[in-house]
Amino acid sequence: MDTGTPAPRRRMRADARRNYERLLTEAADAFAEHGADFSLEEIARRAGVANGTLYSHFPTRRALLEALMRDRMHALASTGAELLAAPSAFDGLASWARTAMTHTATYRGLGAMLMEAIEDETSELHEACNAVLASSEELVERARAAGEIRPDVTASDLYALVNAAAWAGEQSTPAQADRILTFTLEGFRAPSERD
Amino acid sequence: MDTGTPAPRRRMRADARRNYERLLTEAADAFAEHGADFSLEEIARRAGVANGTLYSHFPTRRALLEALMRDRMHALASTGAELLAAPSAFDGLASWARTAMTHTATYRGLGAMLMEAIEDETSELHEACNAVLASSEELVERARAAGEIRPDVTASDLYALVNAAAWAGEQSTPAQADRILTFTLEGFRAPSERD
DNA sequence: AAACATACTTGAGACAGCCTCAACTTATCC
DNA sequence: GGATAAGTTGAGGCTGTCTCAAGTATGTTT
Repeated sequence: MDTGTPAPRRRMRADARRNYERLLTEAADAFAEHGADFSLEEIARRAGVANGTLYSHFPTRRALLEALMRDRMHALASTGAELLAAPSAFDGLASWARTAMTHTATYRGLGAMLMEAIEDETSELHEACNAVLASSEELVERARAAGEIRPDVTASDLYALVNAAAWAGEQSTPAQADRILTFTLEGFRAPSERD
Repeated sequence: MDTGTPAPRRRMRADARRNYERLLTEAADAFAEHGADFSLEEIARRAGVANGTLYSHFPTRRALLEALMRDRMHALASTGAELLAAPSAFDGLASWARTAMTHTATYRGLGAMLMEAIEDETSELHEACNAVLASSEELVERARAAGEIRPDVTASDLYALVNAAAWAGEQSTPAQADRILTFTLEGFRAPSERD
């Protein structure tokens, strides 16, 4: 267990830490309300800081988003681990998918970044994404072993689906996202198991 | 049958028509290669025209994309009508979904615009989207009447799915888009009909 | 507690993209 | 071939990203 605040690498000067954290909270608010492509200048302004300061802490928009997501990503991986204990393998997987979709829906436009981070080795989020992927892999594996899903379903399919559904939700309504997710999970299910 | 080139409202001067068409072809190339958010200034430059000319023909990026898509959208609706004659209602629907997904994948970022156009009455594409939606509605209706899909699947679900899958393809690979589409179509299928 | 070293902040400025509009040019019609 | 409406131009205002030389605050050292 740590402080709850994503920590920069080493010791920081007190003023720097203040600014760093102020920037994170303002960014979180702004991204939540306006999407992940909100103006960085405006975020700096709201944090009461010059834009150069923002860029010195977060060289790219990606870096800022990454700092915001780090903890959440690991939490998501943990949730996956817990759901391995669910009575039904399929339900555990479905439940995880819903949680993951909500997670992606935190900021409009986040899904694209997560999908990118999987491929991009240089992304700080790469490792976190892999942890999430590994965790979902276990859920998929378990459901497959139990014969509850089609044998050709992969963790990548699940993750892509979750993000695609979240995207659909951004474009229309959360309810639509939910419908797509539900139908596709139904499609994952092994034919012999269907209701 | 018309000329094949999307036509502006009324008679145009010869030079204007030349520029209009040049802009369309350059935009089509640029969007196809770099996505639908490619620089409009650069498109004007490539068309050998001042940016003001581009804006006089196409007041917004949307207008430009709409001009590019008009014909294609109606072609998609026609394809839907033809597929109503497919031997299997489900296969007709599935086949249409694949065609529609390929269509959305024409330009990276196009799916978002199409989803927006459905809701937005002021969009020129609104009508075209409705035609597509109506066409897919018939396919869905037919499959439902034949008992080949779940009764709660709607045309909106189908369209959202198609666009979401295309989005997933943009983020990773076309193969991934295809997998998502396939699984979800499987999820649409009525339980009793499954293989 | 003063001075030092340096970590951090600042904001102007280079650059790119979007979009507008007053001045200019040109096709078309008579 | 002149009048006139239609079309074009490109500088300029705006917003946003990102950089860097100069300035400032902090923690440390004596």
